[in-house]
Amino acid sequence: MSSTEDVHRPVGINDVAARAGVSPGTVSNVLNRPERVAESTRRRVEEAIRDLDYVRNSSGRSLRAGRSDSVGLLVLDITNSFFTEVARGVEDVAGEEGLAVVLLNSAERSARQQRSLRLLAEQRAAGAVVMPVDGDMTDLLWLRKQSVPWVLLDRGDVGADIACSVAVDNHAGGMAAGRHLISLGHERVTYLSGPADMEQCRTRLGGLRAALEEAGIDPDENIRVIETEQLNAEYGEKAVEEVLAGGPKRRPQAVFCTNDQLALGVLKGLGERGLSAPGDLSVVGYDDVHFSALVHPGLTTVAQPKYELGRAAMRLLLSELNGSGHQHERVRFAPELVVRGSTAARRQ
Amino acid sequence: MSSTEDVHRPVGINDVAARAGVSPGTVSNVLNRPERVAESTRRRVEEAIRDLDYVRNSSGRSLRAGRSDSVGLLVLDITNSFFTEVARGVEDVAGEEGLAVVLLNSAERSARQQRSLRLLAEQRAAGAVVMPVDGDMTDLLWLRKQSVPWVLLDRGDVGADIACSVAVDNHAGGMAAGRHLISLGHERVTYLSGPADMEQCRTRLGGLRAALEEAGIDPDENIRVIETEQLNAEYGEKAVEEVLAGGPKRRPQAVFCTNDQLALGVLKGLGERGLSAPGDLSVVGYDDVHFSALVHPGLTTVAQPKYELGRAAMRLLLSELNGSGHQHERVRFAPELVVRGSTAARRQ
DNA sequence: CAGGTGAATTAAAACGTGTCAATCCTGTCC
DNA sequence: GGACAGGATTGACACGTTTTAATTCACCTG
Repeated sequence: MSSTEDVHRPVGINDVAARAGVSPGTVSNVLNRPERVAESTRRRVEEAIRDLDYVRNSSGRSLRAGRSDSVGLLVLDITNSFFTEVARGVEDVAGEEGLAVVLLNSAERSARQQRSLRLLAEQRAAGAVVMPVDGDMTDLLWLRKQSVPWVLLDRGDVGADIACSVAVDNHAGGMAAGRHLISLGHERVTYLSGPADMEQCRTRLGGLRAALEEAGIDPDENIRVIETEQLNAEYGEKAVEEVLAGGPKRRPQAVFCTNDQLALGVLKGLGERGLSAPGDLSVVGYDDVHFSALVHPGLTTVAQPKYELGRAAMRLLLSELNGSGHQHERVRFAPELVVRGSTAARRQ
Repeated sequence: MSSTEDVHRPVGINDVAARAGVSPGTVSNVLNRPERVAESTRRRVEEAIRDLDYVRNSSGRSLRAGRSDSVGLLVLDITNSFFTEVARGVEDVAGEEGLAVVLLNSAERSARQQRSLRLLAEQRAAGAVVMPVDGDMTDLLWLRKQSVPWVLLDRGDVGADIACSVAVDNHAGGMAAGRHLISLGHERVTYLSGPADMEQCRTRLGGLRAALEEAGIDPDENIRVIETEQLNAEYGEKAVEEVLAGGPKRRPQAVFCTNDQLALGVLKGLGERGLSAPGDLSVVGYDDVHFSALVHPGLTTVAQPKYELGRAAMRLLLSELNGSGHQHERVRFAPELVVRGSTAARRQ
C-alpha cells in the first residue's frame, strides 16, 4: 500500500533513496544497470519503489540524456487504413525497444508537415519515420541538422546518399497490374492517378506503360491519364464521369487506380450509373486495404506489405540510432497482385 | 544563415542570451510573455534566435513545469476507422492549443492498456482521452492519482462523479435501429454482439429490445443474440453460419450488428452463400464508418458523430486542465439512423 | 534635490535524472 | 598486521528551462 502523504508531492528518485537508506545514484543504478548493485541493496531499493509507488520522470531522463525516448511517425492521412497498418508495424517494433510513438498527421499539407517536424525537434525525438508530403527535403534536412535522424517511408526515389528508406517497388506494381489487364484482353485502359507530383503515382504509371510496351501495345495511344486532387473515395467517385466521357463506344476496357480508395469510389460511381465491374469494365486498385476484400465484387488490387513496411522502417531507424558507423540503407519490398472479382476477361 | 560551429553543440537559451547580450531569463520572457520585455531588446533576442536557429527544448520545459505539453489518446483499435476519425477530432483541438497528441493503441488488451497508462504517467502527460478496454477502473484511478487527468470516451455508463465523459446515446441508437426494422415489417431479428462485457454492446441491445416491446413484440422470443470475440469483419463473416443455422424456415428477418465492421463481414458472408441483403434479410450496422457508404448495397447504419466526439472529449479535457474549480461533465450526443440499401420491407 | 515609483532586467534557485570520479568497505595476500 | 585489490556506494555536478525576488535605472513629484 502506498502511504497517504504522497498524493500531492510527486515522489522522485530522492524520496526512494531516502526511504531505502541509500544515495540517489544507487537508485538510478538499480533502474538502469541493476548488475552493478549488490543483491541485498537492490532488493531494498525495489521495495522502496513499490512502497512509494514511484514512477520515473521521463522529462528528467531525457533532459539529462539530451534526447527523449520517443520517435515520431508522420503520416499523410491518418484516416487511410494503409497508414494505420504501417503505424501498427512501427508501433510494435518501437514498443519492443521501449520507445513511445508519437503519431503525427500532415494531412498531405506541407505547412502541417513543417509544424510536425518542428515539434519533433523541440521534443528532441530519438528519431522519426516520415512519409513526406512532397519532394522538398529542406525541412527534413533541417530536422537532421537538429540531430533527429529519420527514415523515409514509401518514397522510392530518394537515394541512399540522403537517408534510409523503405518502399515497395512501384514500377513492378504498375507492371503487374498492366500485365494482368493485358492477359485479360484489355488494351484501352484509363489510369486514375492522384496528384501528379506524387512520385508513387508517376512510377506506377511508368510500370503500366512498360507492361503495354512489352506486349507491343502503344501506351501513348491506349492509356488515358486522369488526375485527382486527393487520394480518397470521393474523388474516385467523381472521376467516374470523366472516365465514361465519350460514350459507350470510347469507354475504356479497364481502369487502373493508383490507390484502393479511389478504386472503391469508382466501383460505387459505376453502381450509381447502373454499370458494374467487371461486366462493363475491369477495375484494379493499389494497396489492398482491408476493405477491398469486403466489397462485392472483391477488388483486384496490387497488395503492399503494409505492416511489414512499418516494421522494416522502424528497424532501420533503430539500427541508425544504435549503430555507430551507420550507412544508409534502402529496403525494397515486392508488391503482389491479388486477383479478385473486379477484373475479368474482355467480352467479345 | 546559421554559423558553422552550432552543428554539434545544441544551442540553448543561454547561447541565445549571450548572443543578444542579455540574461537567460529575458530570453525566456521573450518566448513566454513577450509583453514584459521592451520592444528593442525583444527584437534583439528574436534576431539572435533566428541567427542561431534556436529551437526550444521541451524536456527542460516540462521538467521545470512538472508536466509535459502532450496529451495521450488511448484507442481500442488503431485499425478501425471509427477511432481514427475520433483521433482527428482530438488532434485538431489539441493542435489549436499547442498540445501534441501521443496516440496509443491498446488493441483491446488490458495488459497493453496498463502499459500505455504507465507510459503516460512517466511522461507526466498533461492529460489523456481514454477508451477503456473494460469496466475495470483501477489503472485509470491510479493514473489520476499520479495527477494525470483524463476524459472517458464512448463509455456512457460511468457517472460524472468519477470523470468527464463523452459518449453517444447507445440506447437511443439501438432503439432507432429497432424501430426502423419494425417499420419494415421485421420481427424476428438476430443481434450480432461483440464481447458481452462491453457496455456499448449491452446498451444497444437494450435499445433494440425496448423498440420491440414498444411495438408489442416480445423481445425474448424474437431476438436472438450471438456474441463474437472481436469487433471486426472476419468475425462477422464467420458468424453468418450461425445466423443462418436452422435453415431458411427459421432464418431471421434481419440482423442488427453492433458495429459496421461486423455488418460488412456479414454482407460478405451472405454473398459467399449466394444470399444478399436486403433480398434475403435486412442488415443494419452501427458507427457509419466511411466505407459503409461504399459497399453495394450501401449499409444502413446508426451513425455516430465520430469527429465531433473527439473534439468534445478534447475540449472537456482542456477545461479540466485550465479550469480551477472543475466539475466533471457528461456530454451525450444523439445517434442518427442512416438508411441505405441493406434494409428493405419484408417480402410477403 | 531627496525620495519615490514603476518598468525592465537580472541572478539564483529549483525541477529529476544520469554519470563519473572519488570514497568506502570487505576480504585476501604476503 | 599492513597493504592492496576491487567491488559497492556516494557526492557533486550538469542538462535547459521557468520563476521569484532582488536590483538597476530613468523619470517624476513635492
